[in-house]
Order: sequence, then C-alpha cells, then structure tokens
Amino acid sequence: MVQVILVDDHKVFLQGVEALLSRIIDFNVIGAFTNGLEMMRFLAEGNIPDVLLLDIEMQPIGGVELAENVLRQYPEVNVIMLSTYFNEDFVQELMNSGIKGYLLKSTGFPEIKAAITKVAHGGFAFSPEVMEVILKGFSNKTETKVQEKNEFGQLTAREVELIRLIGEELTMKEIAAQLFLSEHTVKTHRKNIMAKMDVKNTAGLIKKAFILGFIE
Amino acid sequence: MVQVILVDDHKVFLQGVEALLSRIIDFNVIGAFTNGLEMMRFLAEGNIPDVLLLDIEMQPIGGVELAENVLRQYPEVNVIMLSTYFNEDFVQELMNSGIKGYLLKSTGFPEIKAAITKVAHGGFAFSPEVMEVILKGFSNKTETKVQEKNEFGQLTAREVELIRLIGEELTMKEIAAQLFLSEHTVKTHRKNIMAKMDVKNTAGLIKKAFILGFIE
DNA sequence: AAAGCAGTACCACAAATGTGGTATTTATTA
DNA sequence: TAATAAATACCACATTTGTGGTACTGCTTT
Repeated sequence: MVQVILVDDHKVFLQGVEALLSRIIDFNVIGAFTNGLEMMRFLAEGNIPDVLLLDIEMQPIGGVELAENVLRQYPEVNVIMLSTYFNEDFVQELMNSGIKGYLLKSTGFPEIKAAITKVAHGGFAFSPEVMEVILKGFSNKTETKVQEKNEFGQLTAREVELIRLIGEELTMKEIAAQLFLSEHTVKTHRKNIMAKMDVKNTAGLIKKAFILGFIE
Repeated sequence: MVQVILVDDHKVFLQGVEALLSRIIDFNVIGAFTNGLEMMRFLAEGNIPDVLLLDIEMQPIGGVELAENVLRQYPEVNVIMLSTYFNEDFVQELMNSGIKGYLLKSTGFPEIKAAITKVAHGGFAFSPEVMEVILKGFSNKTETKVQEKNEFGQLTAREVELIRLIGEELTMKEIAAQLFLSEHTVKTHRKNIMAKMDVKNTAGLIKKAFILGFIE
C-alpha cells in the first residue's frame, strides 16, 4: 500500500487526481492540500507518506522550496514534482536536492500512476522531455569541465523580492525608494538576477520568473 | 442529462475532472480534448454539447479565441471558461462574446458541478473574485460615461506575433530584422500593444501576455 | 463613398535598462 | 579563522525602451 500526499493550489486538479488515485487499490491518499504550510504541519504530526506529489507553481511558497524543506527533514520521502512548464535550469538543481521525479501536467494519468509506483519502490520517474535534458546535461558535464559558471546559483530572498517588484511594473528607481535602498544597489541586484537566471532582458526575466513561480 | 465537453491541455487535469464528472448521473462527458482544434472538429461532426468547459491558458490556440469561434458557429453552446489566473480586462470582453461562466482553477469541484448545472439551464456562473469585478465594472460604466478608451481593444494577429517575439527576448531591432520591417513599425506596434494591454513597461507586457496565454 | 481598422513608417526627446567593472560590511560556514 | 555568500553602493557608458506625436496605404464595412 503506497501512502500518497498531494499538494496543488488548483483545487479541482487536486480533487480530480485524488479521485483517480483513490480508485487504485494499491494507493492510499492520506492527504491532499492546496497549501504547502498545511502539508508541512500534517507531516509534523507524523503523517509521513511514501510519495509526495508537489506542484511547482504555487503561491506564496513554491514547490521547489517546499521540496527542499521536506527532504531536509524527511529524506525518506519520495518527492515527485509536477509542473505546467518545463524548465531546464531547474532540473539540475532539483536532482541534487534529492527529488525522485519530475512530471509535466500534460502527462496522462496512467503515467502518473506508473511514476508513483516506481518512485515508491526506489526508482525515478521523469517525463520524456525532462529525461532528455538530464541526459544532455550529463554529457555536457563530462565533456566540458571548463564551463562551471552557469549553474543557476540559487536566488536569494532579496533577489526574489526584487523580482516580484519588477513584476509589479516598478522601475529600479521606484523599487529603490520603496525598499529604502540606493538605486545602484537595486541595479546590482537585477544584474545578478539576470545572470543567475541566464536571461538577456526584462522580458526574459519576467517570463522565467513566471515559469519558476516567483510572480503570479 | 447534461452533455459536457472538456478542453484543457493539462491531461491529468482533464482526466481528473472527467473522472469526477462521470460519477455524476446527470452529466454525460461526450468529449475531452487537450487540443482546441480536435474539439472544433468534433463539434463539426455534429457533437454539440450543452456545456463546454474551456481552459484559457492553452497553446497554440488560447481558450478565448476558441470560445469566440465556437460561439460564432454554435451560439446555443453554454461556455464556461476555466483559468488559473484572473484577468480583469478579459472578463468584460468575454461577457460581450457570450460566455456563461468564468471559474478559477482554485475553485473546488462541487462549485464546478454547480456551475455546469446552472449554465446548462440558462444561468451564469462566476467565481466570487470574478463576480466582484463584474459588479465593479458595472458601476464604473454607469457612473463615468466619459472614459471610453481603455476597453482593451482586441489585439491584432500582428500584435500577438510581436508579443511572442518580445517574449523570446528579442529587441525591437532584432524583431524588425526578422520580420523585414522598419524598426519604427515594430516600435509603433509595441506602443499600441502596451496601450491596449494597459501596461507600463516590458515587465507588465510579458506578465500580462503570460496570463493571457500568448506566451508560454 | 466615407469611415474605420490594420499595418506600415517616420521623428525627436526622455527615461530606463543593460554591460562591465570595483568595493565594503556583515553573516555564515568550512 | 579564513573563506564564502549576501547585501549594500558606486561609476561610466552603450543600448533599449517609453512617450507623444503624424501620416500613408490597402482593405472592409457601413
């Protein structure tokens, strides 16, 4: 019997998947949450699942952040990330943090079912699109040891804050005023953000921020 | 017996909702598609539903475009839009095009069920957040007859094309080169886009384009 | 035939973003 | 404690974006 917990802020999605999973005799959905904090509380009460299905695009706490927290405290949990989009930079980072799967929401239910079974038994499960990138990443890493910079270093809290404000259509000047910072500082932050995200301009920044769930 | 068709490119979502709806004796899901064109083909074959549930954020054809097409050809179909986000400009426009409901995906299944029943019997169904804006819009309209400009005039095909390219991180110069246009023209387009979308800068443009499903 | 829209193109100036640096302070962690 | 990361701040210059206009053409629609 595989104990499963679901987290997704799309309530209909959550209920739909729950309904589908509940029909399967091997699975037991012990929790379904639209909110990461509630899920954390549930875990703290001793309800530890075999498999945790986490949506990436959530507010205010994104799935990635949640996954990292959960795995720090309960490394035995098998985490599968669910996402609408597919972001390359992410995969690398998530792999290191110990997740067992990354599925796109365009995936059908049978695949999700198979994925849960797989990871519950120590396996991995990635959508084909994701798998491709992982393999590509591998060969990149082994062949070219030089390029070590573009690792998408984790964004800091401050940087994420900036991203949100940029998303609110504020200019650097306005952000500086709002945060009581020098305009220079704010510009430096944005520069660093763009480097970390590997984007060329504001358009790219906002687009990626959206995909990563920093703005909504 | 209410005949229902679902369209959503999140396959799991689609299958989940389908599973939930199928359990209800009053509903008959006659079609579920991840693709708007397939759905149109299905309608053309004479499969006309009472209620059509349409996701807004789809590629390459967005739900809004689909809704307009469907309603032009089959005005008797009751269309409910589903969306992750909630966009004010949209609601006004959609209301005019004849849709019967607009629900957020954060809505629970019971509400969706109720909404389907309502619209199938000639009613309307909007999420509370949406309803609020509709009412606000009403009072705005009746009180201030002056301001008639900010109606979010429909974006043209060319404009949408530009939006996509801006989303690809291209500058105006690069876009001009790619489309064999003068840089002036491209700038004019962007200016018009920003006015129509009612945004202040690139950040706002991309954000709204994302919400409206123009870029992915 | 006149009006309106979509697409094209131009101008000039103001404001903001983007590039490529350096540097200090304060925590945190190896 | 030495090294690192995060947050702060500065400079100069190049490029792009944003504002506020005008105007011509071709195609629909009234």
